[in-house]
Amino acid sequence: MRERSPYIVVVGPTASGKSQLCVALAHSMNGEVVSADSMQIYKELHIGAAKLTNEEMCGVPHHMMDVVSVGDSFTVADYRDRALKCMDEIFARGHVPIVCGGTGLYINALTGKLDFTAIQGDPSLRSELALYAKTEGKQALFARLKTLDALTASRLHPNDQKRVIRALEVTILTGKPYSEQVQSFAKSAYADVPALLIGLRWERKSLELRIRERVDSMMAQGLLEETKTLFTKGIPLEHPSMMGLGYRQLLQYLSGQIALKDAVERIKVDTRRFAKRQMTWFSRDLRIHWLNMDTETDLCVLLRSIRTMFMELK
RNA sequence: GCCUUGGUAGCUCAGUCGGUAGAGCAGUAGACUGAAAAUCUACGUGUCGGUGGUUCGAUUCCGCCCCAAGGCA
Repeated sequence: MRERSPYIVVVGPTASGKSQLCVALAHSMNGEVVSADSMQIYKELHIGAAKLTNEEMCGVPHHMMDVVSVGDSFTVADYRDRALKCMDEIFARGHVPIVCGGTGLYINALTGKLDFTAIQGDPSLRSELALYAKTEGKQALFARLKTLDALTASRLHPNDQKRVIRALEVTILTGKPYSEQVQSFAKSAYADVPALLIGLRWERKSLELRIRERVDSMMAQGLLEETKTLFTKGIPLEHPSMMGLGYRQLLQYLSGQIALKDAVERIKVDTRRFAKRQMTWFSRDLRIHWLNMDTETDLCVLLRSIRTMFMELK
């Protein structure tokens, strides 16, 4: 892990106002934004990924957006490598990186001491293991993990197939238990890094309202048209880029599975649940300084308090 | 006005041959190391529409009333 100068990280659930705040923050302190968002990665995703328009970016450079195409594969490790490189370049320019995003795993990959193993995903092994689970049962797959790596098995649920498969994958490919190669988040995530982590928090009801309004506004901006364009590309619906909130539900509508009205309602419900999961994730990161957005409505006051905290960190 | 079918969890409904009830979805809480907007876990008391009757006991059977949908006028 390389040495780093101080930088800022802004996290929070979807629709909490991170992007706008980061632009203002970057403006006021010579910063550049580094997105930490698993959907903004994709070039062809705009409205549903809630990317700011060029106009809204107000000339502030944004990184880690539009880096791969929707058909490409992309992993946390890819994110970490490329984002760290971006941050190095920003520091070299004498600017401050402002990491902005709601993908908790990406945030941890960047700010924590996440030691990824050298083992990349092996699609053929994965599908082989998935087939095994399908024919022999999830319990049988889990039993294999139990014999190879009892420690990891003890913290995973047999039904959590993705994690069971990943653990088996690493263990089989290296011949060493997965648990010897990774630490749990609890031990690693609070590493002492020179970052100021800011979290944006809303009352539940306020966030729900913001989510509803944002989905309606996305539809008004042409989310359906954007999804139709994706639909014609014929990318497998299981591809991560097709699983994004908004796209997933509208693709179901376009393939005749549900009514448009229900799809839009579904987007709102699923987005709310996602926001809840994000809050669960971030709430255990004790480094985060939470700002209550319901009460702190003055942008200038917000920016000033963040800058003050950042100066104290330095 | 008459007939029919319904009224059970926030929603859609199942069920109780009379011993006060349970699924899916929603909701709440949590987990999370190379798919993460993904994936996974735990959590189920509600005047069983109202009221009177029969009964040891009624959400269940009977009467009346209210509400909804459909049909006949």
